[in-house]
Amino acid sequence: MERSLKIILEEYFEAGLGSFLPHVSINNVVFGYDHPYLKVLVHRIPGQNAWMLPGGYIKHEEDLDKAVYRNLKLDGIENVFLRQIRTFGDAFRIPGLNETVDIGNSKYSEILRWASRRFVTVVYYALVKYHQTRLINSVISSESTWIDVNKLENMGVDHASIILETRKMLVTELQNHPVASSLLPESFTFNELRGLYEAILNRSIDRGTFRRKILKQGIVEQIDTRKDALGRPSHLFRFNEEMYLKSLAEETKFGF
Amino acid sequence: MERSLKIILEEYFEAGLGSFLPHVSINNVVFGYDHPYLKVLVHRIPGQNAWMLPGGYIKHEEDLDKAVYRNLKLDGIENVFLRQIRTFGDAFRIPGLNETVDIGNSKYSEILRWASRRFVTVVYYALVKYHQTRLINSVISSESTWIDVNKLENMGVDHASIILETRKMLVTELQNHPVASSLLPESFTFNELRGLYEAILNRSIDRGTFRRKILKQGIVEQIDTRKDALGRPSHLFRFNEEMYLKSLAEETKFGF
DNA sequence: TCAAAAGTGTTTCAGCTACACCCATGA
DNA sequence: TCATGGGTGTAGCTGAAACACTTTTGA
Repeated sequence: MERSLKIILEEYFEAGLGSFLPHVSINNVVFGYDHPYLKVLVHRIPGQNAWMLPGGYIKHEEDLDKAVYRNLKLDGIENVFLRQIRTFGDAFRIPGLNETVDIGNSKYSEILRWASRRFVTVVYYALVKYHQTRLINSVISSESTWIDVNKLENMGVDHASIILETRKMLVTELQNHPVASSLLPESFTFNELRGLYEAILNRSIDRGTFRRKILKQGIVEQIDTRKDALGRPSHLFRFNEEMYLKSLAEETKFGF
Repeated sequence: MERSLKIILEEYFEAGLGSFLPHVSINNVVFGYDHPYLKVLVHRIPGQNAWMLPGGYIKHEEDLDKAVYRNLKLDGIENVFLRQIRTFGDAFRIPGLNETVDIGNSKYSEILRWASRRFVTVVYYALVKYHQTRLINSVISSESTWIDVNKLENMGVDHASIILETRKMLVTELQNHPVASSLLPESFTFNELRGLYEAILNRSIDRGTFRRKILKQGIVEQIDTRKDALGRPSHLFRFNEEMYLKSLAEETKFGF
C-alpha cells in the first residue's frame, strides 16, 4: 500500500511542487441529495483508514475559484453550485502532521515534507445533482464515496468539524435562497422537494404549509403527472429558471 | 517620500521575510459608529495617494485569528468583535502589482519583490467602539483615519469592493445577531441605537416598532435618564450581557 | 372498498406596520 | 405655550401553523 501511495503522490505532483502556492490548500464539502438522505462526498487514499474531504492546491497564476473547479473535476464533479465557506487557519489544525514526515531524499520524501508543512485551507461547499453524477477515482484518491451527512464516522484530521460548520451554512443558505434546485434532478415531486428541505433543516415540515409557501414564491412550475408510484399520482415540477435566478440575486430581507 | 516608505517597510519586516507565510495576507474591515454615521478604518502609507484597508501577514506558527488580533493591535484596535468574511483569491486581483517591482538587490527590493507576488487575502471584519478607540499610526502606515462607509473614494486595489461585500455581510449579521453592542458605547439612547440600525440597513425604521422589537428581545435594559439634550429627556440603556450572549449563540431561525 | 399518498380548506394566532396620540422638558 | 424629541396605543394586515378534510390512484 505504501508503494501505491508513493506513486499516486508523485503523479499528482508531476508538474513539481513549485507549481502550487505553498501553505494554502482547498477543501470541498460536496453535498448531494439521495431522497431522503443528504450526503457528502469523501475520499480515502490508499493505505489510509480515515475518510477525507476532497481537496487540492492552487497553481501560481490560477484564480482560487478556478482551482476549486479544477479539483472538483478530478472527481467527476461538474456543473455545481459553488460557494466559499471560510478559511481554516489554526497553526496546528492538523495534529501531529509533522511526525509523518520522512527524512529521505527521494522526490516522494520531498512531497511529503511539502505537504506536511503548515496549511491554511480555504473551504468551499458545492451542491450537485446526485443522480447525474458519476464519481471518478482521481489521481489522488483510490476510493470516493457518498456518506450520510448525519453519520460522520472515521473522518480524518479536522474534516468532521468542517463538515458540521458547512452544514450550518447550508441551512442558512437554504433559508435565504432556493438552492434546492442545485440538488434535485430536472423534475421532482413536491414530496421529494419537501424531503430535501426536511433533510437539510433536520425536522419535519407541514405538507400544506410547505406547498403553499413554495408555490407562492413562484420558483417551481408544474410540468407533468407521475403515475408510477403507489397512491394518488403526484405532479412533477421543475424549477422556473427565471424566478429562481431572481430570488437567488435578491437581498435577504427579514428581521427589520 | 520614497525613502521613508523604504524605512517603514524594512522596519515591518525586521524579522525577515522568512517569518511570514508567503502568498497569504490578511485584510481587516474595521467598522465604527459615530452617530449617525457608519465608518470604516483606512490607511495610507507614505508617498501613496490611495487609501488601503489595514492588513498584514501571518507568522509561520501563528493561528490565523491570532495574526488578525496582532495586526489590529498595531493600529490601536483592541477588544473587538471579530468575524471572518471570506478569502479573496483571484490571481490578478491586484492589477499591475508586478510592475512596481524594483530589480535592485537591496533588502528593500527583496521586500518589494516578496510583497508584489500573488497574494490570497483572508478578510475579516471587526466592530469597535468608535469613541473608545485611539488610533495609532503603526509601523506600516503614516496615516490612519475613519471614512464614511457611504463615501468610499480613492480606495486602492480591490479594497472598495471588499468593503462593499463586507458591508452586506454586516447587514446579514445584524439581522441575525445583536452585534450593535460591539459598536456602541456602554450606555446609549434608543435614538442612537436606532440610528445605528438605520445606518447599517441604510433605511429608516419606525420608532415605535423598533423600540418594541428591541425591548421584546430583552437584550437592553434601562439604566438612567439623560437630561442634557433638547426636548424630552431620553432614557439611557445598556446591553444586558447575559441576554446578549444568549442571542449571539442562538441559531438563526426564520423562513421555514 | 380500503390503504396510501396527493392536494385543499380553514381556523387560529402571532407579529409587524403605520400612524395617531400623549408626555416631558427648555426656551 | 410652543417646539422638540421621547414614549405608547391600536387597527389592520399578512402569513405561518396545525389539522381536518377531500381527491385519486392501485390492490
